[in-house]
Amino acid sequence: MRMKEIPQATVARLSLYSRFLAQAQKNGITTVSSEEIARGVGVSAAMVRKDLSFVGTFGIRGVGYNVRELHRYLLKILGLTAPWPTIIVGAGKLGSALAAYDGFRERGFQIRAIFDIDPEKVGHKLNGIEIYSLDRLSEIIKATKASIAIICVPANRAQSVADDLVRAGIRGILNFAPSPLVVPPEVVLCHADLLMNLELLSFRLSLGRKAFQTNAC
Amino acid sequence: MRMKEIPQATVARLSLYSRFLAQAQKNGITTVSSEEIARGVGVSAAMVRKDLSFVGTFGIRGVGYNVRELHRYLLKILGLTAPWPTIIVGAGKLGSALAAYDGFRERGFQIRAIFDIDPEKVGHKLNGIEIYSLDRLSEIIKATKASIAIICVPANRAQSVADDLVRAGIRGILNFAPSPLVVPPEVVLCHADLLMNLELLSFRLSLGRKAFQTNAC
DNA sequence: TAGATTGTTAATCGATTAACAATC
DNA sequence: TAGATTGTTAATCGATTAACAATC
Repeated sequence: MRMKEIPQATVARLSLYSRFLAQAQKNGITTVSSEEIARGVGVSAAMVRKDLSFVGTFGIRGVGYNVRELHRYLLKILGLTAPWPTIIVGAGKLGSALAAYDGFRERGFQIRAIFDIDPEKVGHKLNGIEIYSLDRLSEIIKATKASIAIICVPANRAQSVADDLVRAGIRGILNFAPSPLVVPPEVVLCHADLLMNLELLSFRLSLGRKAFQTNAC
Repeated sequence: MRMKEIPQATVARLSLYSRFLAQAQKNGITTVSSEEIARGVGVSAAMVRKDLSFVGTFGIRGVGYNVRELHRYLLKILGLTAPWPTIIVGAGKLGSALAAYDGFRERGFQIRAIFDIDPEKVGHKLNGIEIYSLDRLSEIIKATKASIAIICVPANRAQSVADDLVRAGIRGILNFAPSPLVVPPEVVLCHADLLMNLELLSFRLSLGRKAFQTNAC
């Protein structure tokens, strides 16, 4: 008998809800309905209620949800109450881009170090963050207490980097390389693929005829 | 009675298969089995065969698939046989990052222009691509024949930018702003969210106890 | 009370897995 | 032929939708 686990898809949407609530709170709104949340993030109200039912029941029938309370609770569920020290491996175009992206910091993902094999890059700074040699991965991970790593190296280097990260004690990996990674079961792995989204677009644009295709993904 | 549509999830994997095949072809491999493709991209062999069955039957029982043939066919299905002129709206950290990312160009998404409201940025170049004022959106879209746009502006500006893009004749939009967009049915819309992946990681890292949770997403 | 909105159930829909006959 | 691997079917699993009783 399974505990009622929170479905993957639900967790993803909780992230959206929590950001919507952060905004609502900033705007001084104290109560929202599932309908309002739904409109705010682009899903159905039934979906919102179903998702929230996985994590608890804080709504008031006939009234809605307390913004402050729900927001605080979702952040807790998502593990966002304390900052996550994070590193980026690979100071190429993508790695540099992500290192400079403020969105991460705003939600508590603090980029503490960047790594690269290119000696030309090592020692320089990116957006105030130092670039280190890959040799020093273990040392710097320990020093920065980083628990999350973002991999932005070419596909053929990704597994070896992942191995190094695991050895150095990293607990979560977000992989931007288009290559499957094998990690021990205690390490959490997530895959991001920027190209995939564009290729989905491409597919649907070149479909032409099929008007019955939905237009969102 | 529905035509056998290709499921969303399948299209996403076709993108992976096609990149795997591109690599295999480069390495001079002429034949692959569903098992080899599966290992290469990190899914099951049954999944690969099922996915491919949606787009046709080119395998040879007892042998496998012809790399060259299958690769060519997948590119065609995905609409990647001709380049896609693309623009980026928003020259902030993320937009700049994406503009500089070579992965897009390699698969045929050619960034032709970047747009921003900041007069400080307008006129400068990013990775050889000129930054234009948002006022000139329509004009430049026409001049560059761009059909795809990537939105990298703050959430509160995203809908208005989307409206402008639609008016200017853009056919596909990849939205990086954490905000739902409304576009006419003939415009294809895709949503990308860098934070969501990190927050999924965060959730699973702070889960702790639940060891029965899978470790990939 | 009447109106509103939640939380939950059951029905539907879609995606994945496993198994195997077909066939190279 | 024997061995290998596809293409497809049926079974399973998971996610979404719709409807509504509960209740503020």
